[in-house]
Amino acid sequence: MDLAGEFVEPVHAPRRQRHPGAALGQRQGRGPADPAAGPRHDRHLVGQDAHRLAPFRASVRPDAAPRRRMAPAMPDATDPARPAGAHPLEQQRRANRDAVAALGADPYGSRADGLIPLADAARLYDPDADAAFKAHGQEAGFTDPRPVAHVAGRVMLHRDNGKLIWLNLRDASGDLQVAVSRRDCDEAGFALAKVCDLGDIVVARGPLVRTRTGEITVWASSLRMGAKSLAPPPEKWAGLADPELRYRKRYIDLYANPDVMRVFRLRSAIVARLRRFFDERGFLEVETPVLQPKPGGAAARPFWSHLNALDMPVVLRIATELHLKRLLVGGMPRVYEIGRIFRNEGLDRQHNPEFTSIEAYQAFGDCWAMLDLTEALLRELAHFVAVAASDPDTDPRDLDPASVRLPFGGIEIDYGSPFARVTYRDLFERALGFPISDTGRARAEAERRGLRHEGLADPFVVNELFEAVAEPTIDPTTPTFVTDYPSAISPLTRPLADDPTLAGRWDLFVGGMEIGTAYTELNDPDAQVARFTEQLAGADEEERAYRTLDEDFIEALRVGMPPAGGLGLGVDRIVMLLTNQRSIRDVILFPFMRPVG
RNA sequence: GGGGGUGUAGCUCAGUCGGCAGAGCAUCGGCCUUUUAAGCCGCUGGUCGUGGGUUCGAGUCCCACCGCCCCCA
Repeated sequence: MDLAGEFVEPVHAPRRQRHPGAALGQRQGRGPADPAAGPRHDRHLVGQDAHRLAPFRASVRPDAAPRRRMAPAMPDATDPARPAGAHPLEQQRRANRDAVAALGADPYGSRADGLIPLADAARLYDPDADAAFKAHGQEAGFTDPRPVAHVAGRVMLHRDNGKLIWLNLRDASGDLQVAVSRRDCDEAGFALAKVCDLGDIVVARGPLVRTRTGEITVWASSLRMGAKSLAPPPEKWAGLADPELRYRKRYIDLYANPDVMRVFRLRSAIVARLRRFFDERGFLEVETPVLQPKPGGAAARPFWSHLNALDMPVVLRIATELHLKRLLVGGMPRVYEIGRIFRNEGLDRQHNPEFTSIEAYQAFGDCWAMLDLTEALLRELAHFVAVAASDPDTDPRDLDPASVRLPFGGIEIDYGSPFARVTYRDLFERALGFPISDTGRARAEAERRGLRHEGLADPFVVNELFEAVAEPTIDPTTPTFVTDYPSAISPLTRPLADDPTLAGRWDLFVGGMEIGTAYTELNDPDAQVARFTEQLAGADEEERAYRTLDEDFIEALRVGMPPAGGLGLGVDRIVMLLTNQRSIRDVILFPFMRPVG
């Protein structure tokens, strides 16, 4: 749409061409299309004033006006409401907006109190009252016993039967039919129903009835405009299907595809539940810096920015880890943070440049304490989702958390049974078929498979193989903890007491995705410095560029951090699993998209 | 990085062997007071992703580029 283009004269003819007052829509004004034009409400005030002077003027007779062909739109640079470059469908809608204004109504609505969700309105229906009204409604002195609903929604379907117009509205709770009858609705409401377009937001009030075909319906006594939609909506049956358009135009996707609304409402509920889980266990929710002088807490390429006030480079955080541990040093015994993490790496079905993690730290815990916590958390969340998805008539108590299974793609994941555990070494040797200690063979294998190996220390070469070959062999239907990672690739982790080459660490895999990791945190400052240094030596040149030693974090460890278990989980991936979405873009409202053009 | 698919009206999609650019929905006009993707009648609406090439003629064939999706690494 080219808002900067030339303008055309108003289309004098509103839809149906029945309203001589439509010419009132012709007016001068400076609208949002002109950014230099001062307060953007100016032109709307015209409509509002008209509303105040003559609200829903009674002289408008929707079906009594002369019918005549109006002139087609002509270019006119004086009216910003008619961008010449606008699509004809939009120009028509602008004309229809003017038709609404000509009725004396504000096309952009106003405050409405006492609105209830459409699904709640449908539940208000009272069959006895409906029957009583049908039997006695015409009798003198009869008081209408039917419950009245006041609702708002977007017009999804519009069926004009002449003197009776059917609208199907949609809001976040669902759909509901509204009937606008010439006989029973006020004149302004009926006139509006005649000129409203698919996609408009309207406000309706009226008693609840059941139609001949059995559909619960608001039989409107009044109908008002909530907001005019200038954009043609997607096809009413097939909807918006193009995945790219869905992500770019999420505001359309959300109302056009109810399942999308369901997923994001569920995501919100899952995150609330997640928060409650940690709150109940004495974890304090905190917020730590997103802007940092140096990246830390993970091995990932950061986004760089610049702080003008101090004329210094800054990065967006790649983890919350190092600050949360500082809080353990300060004396907070249990902390967690749900927050946005930024990693300057690839985009695919499992990766968005910004994503949400939860990290939790527990003083005097270890990775095994975090393992129990994580297993309990996922089982609880899965149970919660299973209950939410179950038949409303099912008693939630009948859904045993120990038998919860949820679909994911073509498989079903078992969250009820105890999660599986396998050591890093066993998984490697089972998948590769040679001892993990045979680093010569590992290098040859990495070479053969075209994996990164040159300039990498042995444990990193082994890990490349592990990720490429061993991880995919994990049963996706069984949540699996991989334990006993090599210390050499776990720089923030305390070694196991009985084997210092192994780290107190696990990674959790579910549905073929890595969804989290936990450490027995390293709290010896000298050992920490040694591990960082050692890892830097093993890193390739590119990694060294963004791996840095955080001196202040070391200083915190010198002050003394209690032994601790630390946990990090990918919230987006957990939501993917629980809502059965195969792409991270389907659980992030506004995933990163390449700019158009 | 490699392979496959895809891009046509606002939306969802057809388009045969290279021969006038199509359908449904939406829009616009007419009719209709119980419809259910309402129905009936009539009319609109196109940079066939972009740029080259072959050809009398290209949505279609060839080349390059761009975007998106899937698989593999």
